[in-house]
Amino acid sequence: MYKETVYSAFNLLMHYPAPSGTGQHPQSQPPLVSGPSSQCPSGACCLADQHKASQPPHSVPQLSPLYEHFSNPHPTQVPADISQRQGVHRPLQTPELSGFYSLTSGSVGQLPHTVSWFTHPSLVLGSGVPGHPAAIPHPAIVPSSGKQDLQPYDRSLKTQAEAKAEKEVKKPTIKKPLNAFMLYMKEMRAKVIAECTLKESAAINQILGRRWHALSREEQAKYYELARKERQLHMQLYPGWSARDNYGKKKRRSREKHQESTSDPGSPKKCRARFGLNQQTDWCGPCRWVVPTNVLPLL
DNA sequence: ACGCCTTTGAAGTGA
DNA sequence: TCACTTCAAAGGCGT
Repeated sequence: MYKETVYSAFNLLMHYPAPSGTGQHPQSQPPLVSGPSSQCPSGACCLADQHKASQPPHSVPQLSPLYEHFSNPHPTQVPADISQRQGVHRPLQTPELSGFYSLTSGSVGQLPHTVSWFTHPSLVLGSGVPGHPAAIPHPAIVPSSGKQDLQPYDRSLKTQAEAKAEKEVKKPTIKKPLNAFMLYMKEMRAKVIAECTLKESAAINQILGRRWHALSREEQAKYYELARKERQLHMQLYPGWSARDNYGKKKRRSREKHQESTSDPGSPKKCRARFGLNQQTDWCGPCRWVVPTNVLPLL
């Protein structure tokens, strides 16, 4: 069911007819035709992509908000225990980074022991003290299990010990810094949603993936540079942090299930990677993917 | 309530 | 060194 939906969305975007049945060879499908669709009445996303190559690159992306200056009027120090627990240091003193972060104390939402020192207004997550951006946590720090922790206190019948144990488990998690594509997605998602009236992230991400590839090297370089700074900043804020810290925190239904899903035809890129096909490949039988050469630049 | 989907890239893991 | 795995974001959907 889901795959049909995705195929459907993707076909609307790429003008590929969905592979119906298992034996049908997609190369026999009708040629690419552009035009409005039910999900994209204006055809904006399709047309935008189709004409992308002949269009000048979209407007220069704004610098990541992370790197915009935001001055905190009331900087304070992080209590020693918090600093130690989070691997947090005093405000960065390098000329490049000072001012991006400043320290302030305060409790935030379900994180009563978390000191919020990240102050950038556009990277707000969760609720802080209204009107005071200084009470907003660094976006990389979230409760360990996201959605659930944002819910009100669980009033179910639990012993104090159980509640305490649960609290212990739900220590905030320091998230990975965003890579170049993630930064690009974050910035462009709203535009794509507006253009295509799509809401499903999976479909939107497919569009964004293709648009990412359609970007010029210079355009992409900006995001790579931002991502590099993000990592640099992240390293300075959390010196002891490792991506390994978050390994296994996402519960997967089963390894077998996951492998099955990843072996599913997800994209031409994955397909080519899995089967060792090169960019010139126009058809990948195992994955049911057609990669017409005239579309390759967009993939 | 929470995992899956989907994308790319960075980083971890194991051979 | 290489291939493979996990996780970053997002929100609808399915279990």
